[in-house]
Amino acid sequence: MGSVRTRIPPSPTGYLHVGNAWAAFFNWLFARRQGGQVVLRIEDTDPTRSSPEYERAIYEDLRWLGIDWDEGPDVGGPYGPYRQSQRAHLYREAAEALLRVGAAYRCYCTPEEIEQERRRALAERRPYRYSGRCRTRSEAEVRALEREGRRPALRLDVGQFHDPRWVTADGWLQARREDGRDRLYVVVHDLIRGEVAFGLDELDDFIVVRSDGTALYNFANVVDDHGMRITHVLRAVEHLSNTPRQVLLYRALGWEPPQFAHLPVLVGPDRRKLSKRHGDAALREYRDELYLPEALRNFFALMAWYPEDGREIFSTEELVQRFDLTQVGRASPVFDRQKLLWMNGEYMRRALREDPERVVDLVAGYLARHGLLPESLLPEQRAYVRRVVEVLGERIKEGADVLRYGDFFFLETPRYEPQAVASYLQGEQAAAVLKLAQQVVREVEPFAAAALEAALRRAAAERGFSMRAVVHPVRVALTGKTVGPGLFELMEVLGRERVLRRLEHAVAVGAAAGSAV
RNA sequence: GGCCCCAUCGUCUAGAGGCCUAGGAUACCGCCCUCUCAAGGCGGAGACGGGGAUUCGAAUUCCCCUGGGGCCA
Repeated sequence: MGSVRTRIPPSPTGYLHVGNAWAAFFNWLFARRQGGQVVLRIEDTDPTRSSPEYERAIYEDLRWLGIDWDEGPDVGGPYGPYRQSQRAHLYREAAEALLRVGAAYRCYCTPEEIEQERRRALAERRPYRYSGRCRTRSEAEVRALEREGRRPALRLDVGQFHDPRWVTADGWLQARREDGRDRLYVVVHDLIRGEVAFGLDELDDFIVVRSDGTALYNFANVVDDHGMRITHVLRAVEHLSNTPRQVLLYRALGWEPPQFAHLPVLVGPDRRKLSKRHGDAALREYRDELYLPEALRNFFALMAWYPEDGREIFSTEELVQRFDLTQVGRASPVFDRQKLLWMNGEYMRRALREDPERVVDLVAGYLARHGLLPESLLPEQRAYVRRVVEVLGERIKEGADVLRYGDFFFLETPRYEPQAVASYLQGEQAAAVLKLAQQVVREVEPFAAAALEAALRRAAAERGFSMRAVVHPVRVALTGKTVGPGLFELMEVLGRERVLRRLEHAVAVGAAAGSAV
């Protein structure tokens, strides 16, 4: 009994998509749980949309997420090649085998003819199925069609399966009594959904190889999964309806099909399949927004599966240990950004505790991407970012929070929010408070949070100001906003000179806003 | 059009006939803490899509309907 092998089959037509990343993660979890292998297969059969750049980006995104693979185009392996574009000869061989055993036949019908048949079926309100016309063409007919320049497609002869000898003990083809007659069913044994039966007579002779010689998705998949010794195919439900066709192909080729598990589809808030239209469908956008891979993994695990009642935070090791495919849910989960944000906050706080330098790197990178810092930092610049991160602390749940709470640390002059100015910088009292603060700031020693707080409290008490009445205007003067880190910590990081400059500038800002009203 | 899948609070879900006056988390709303925000603590509101059937008893089993999704394309 060979070990478990799963596959991750991305198309290099864009960046790794969140939905695919999630499915990839489940494939990875399952394989690791079983002590098996993960195979990465690049499905680049569409040359117009595939590119090596995207292929590299997918490796990068997958690795960033913490998903590794044992075989793939970049790492090699005994069952390659691992790019579909390099496997055409294998599809051709399999097609020839099908022809050789009489399981498939050449079809000379043109797309126009097929379309016509389909229209007629639709008009007569009956389900369209290919007529099977080409199954019985005479040699003379074929020669004539070839002379016309027609190139044949290859169709699987599904009729061959209407034969009791296929009904065997393993139960993939079952005869069921229905309305007094036997009907044959192709039965998919799905690890998540149980037995799903498809009437054999619902299936027509489907195309396996196009007239231009290229393999159809279903066919390439079967050849690849078998060739790569895949034992467990974990993929989205949208492939469930294709599975009976694939099972037929396995049988026609004399191969044992793998086990199937059809995962639900991740959907957006509108309950439609997650796509670019939802924005942030690319995994790397989350990376850019400072989402941590371990947070994503934990969050992904909780979509359609719960490791244990009551708990939500799990290390990846725990997830691997507990993963149980049979407990995976069948309904489509909505990808909930808010809960992800919460979870990222949990992991961000943990990172702050356990590896603050990592957070410093992330924040520095984020600031650089937003033009507030250069790409590479001088030691003192980095030290400054470290101080900012300390002061921002657990307020950072995602990248945007860095700017939301701390952009003023990196701006020459804060961006004054009009609402904050109107509320706290205008008027006589605000001006008086700012003057008072200037005085305190000029004199306080040392220029540190504790001393600042003590001095400002004392000064406020002497003048009969409440602490609130002092803190709010000063905060707006220094940061431009009403939210943010503790005032005294923030002053310490800013330093005496800048604080004084901003305090002074804020008096002018308040006056200008007042006169503009 | 045919076939297939799916259905518990807004969202992620627990629930596999009585433990359910349906539990947790998130989001939301209050209160507390507090220089604001965040975090934290406490509390609140909030769901079994509808109808039948089986059963002493159904969120849980079966059937139909409705709604969503997919495949053939």
